[in-house]
Amino acid sequence: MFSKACEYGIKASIFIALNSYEGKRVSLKAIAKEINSPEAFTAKILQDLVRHGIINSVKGAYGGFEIDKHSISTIKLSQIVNAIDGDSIYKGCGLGLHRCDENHPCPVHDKFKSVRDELKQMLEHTNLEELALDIKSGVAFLKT
Amino acid sequence: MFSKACEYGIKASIFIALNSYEGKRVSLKAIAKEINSPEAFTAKILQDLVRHGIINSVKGAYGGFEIDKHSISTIKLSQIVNAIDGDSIYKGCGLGLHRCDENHPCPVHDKFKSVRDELKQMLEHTNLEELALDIKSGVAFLKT
DNA sequence: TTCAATTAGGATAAAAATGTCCTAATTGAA
DNA sequence: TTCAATTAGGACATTTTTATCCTAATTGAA
Repeated sequence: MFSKACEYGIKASIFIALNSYEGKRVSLKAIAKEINSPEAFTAKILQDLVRHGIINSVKGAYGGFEIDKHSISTIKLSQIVNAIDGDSIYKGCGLGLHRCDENHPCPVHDKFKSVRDELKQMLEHTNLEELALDIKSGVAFLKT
Repeated sequence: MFSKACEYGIKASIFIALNSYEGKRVSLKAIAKEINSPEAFTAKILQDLVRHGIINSVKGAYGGFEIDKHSISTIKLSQIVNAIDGDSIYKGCGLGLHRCDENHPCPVHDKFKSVRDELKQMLEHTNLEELALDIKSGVAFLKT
C-alpha cells in the first residue's frame, strides 16, 4: 500500500511525537533502533519530513528530531504520506489510466472510489497524537 | 495500489474476456495495443495468468489468448491480483510490521482494517464479466 | 512440406526503490 | 578553543520492478 520509505516515515513520526510530549529530542540512531529501520535510509526520509515542515531537526551535539508539542494533534497521517509518497494514492487511477474520471472512467473506477475515499478519510482524520498515545499505553507497537 | 504488472494483467484480462464472448481469440500484439502496454512485458504477465489457469493460450498461427466463455463471470479480480501481486495487499501490515494482529497491532491496524476489508470485498466480488460489459457498452475505457 | 504467425521463455537492460558510505556543517559542553 | 555528537547531503551500491531482445517451439494454411 505504502512505500517502505512512507512506512518508516510514519513510524518515525509517531516515535518522535511520543518523545516530544515529554520534552525529549530523539536522535536518528534512537529512531532507527526503535522502529527497526536502516539508519542512513531513515535519515533521508527524516530530512524530507523536515523540509516539509512536519518535524523539526536540531543539529549538533544534543541535537535530534522533535515536533512542536502543540502541533502533534494537528498533524495528520495524510500529511506524512503526501510528503513521502505524493498524492497518487488518492488521485491516481486504480488501473493507471492517464485520464480517469466520472466522464471517462476505467473499468474499476466506481468500485475503487469508495475504497480510496475511505482510505483518504482515514488518513485525513487520523492525527499523530492518537497514534502516539496507543504506543504510550502499550496497546500498539512500532516493531516486530 | 497495484503494481504496473497487475494493472496490465487486469486490463488485458478484461479485453480478452470481451473478445472471448464473441468467440474471438486475441493476440499479444492486439492486447498490448488495446491496453497501451509494452508488448514483451505484457507477454510475461499473460504467461503468468496462463500458468495460474486464469486465461488460456493457443500457440501458432491463428493462436492467441482466450477465456472460456462460461468462466468469465466466475473469474474475480482477486484471482488476477493474487496471481500477479500475491496476497500482501490483504494480509500485509499497513506499516510493514512482521507481526501485526489484534493482539499485537501496529498503530494503524484498526484504522486500516476497514479499508483493507472493503478492498478485499470489492476484489472478491467483482468479476470479469461486469467489467467487460462496461467496456462493451462504452461506459468505461481501457486506455488514455 | 514449407512458411508466416504466434506463444514460451531465457537473457539482458533500464529505471525506480531501497539501502550504504563518507564527508561537511553545526552545536553544546568540557 | 577543542572535541565529540549530531544532522545534512552527495555519491554510490544493491535490489526490485519494469521493459526489451532474441531464439525456440508450435500451429494452421497455402
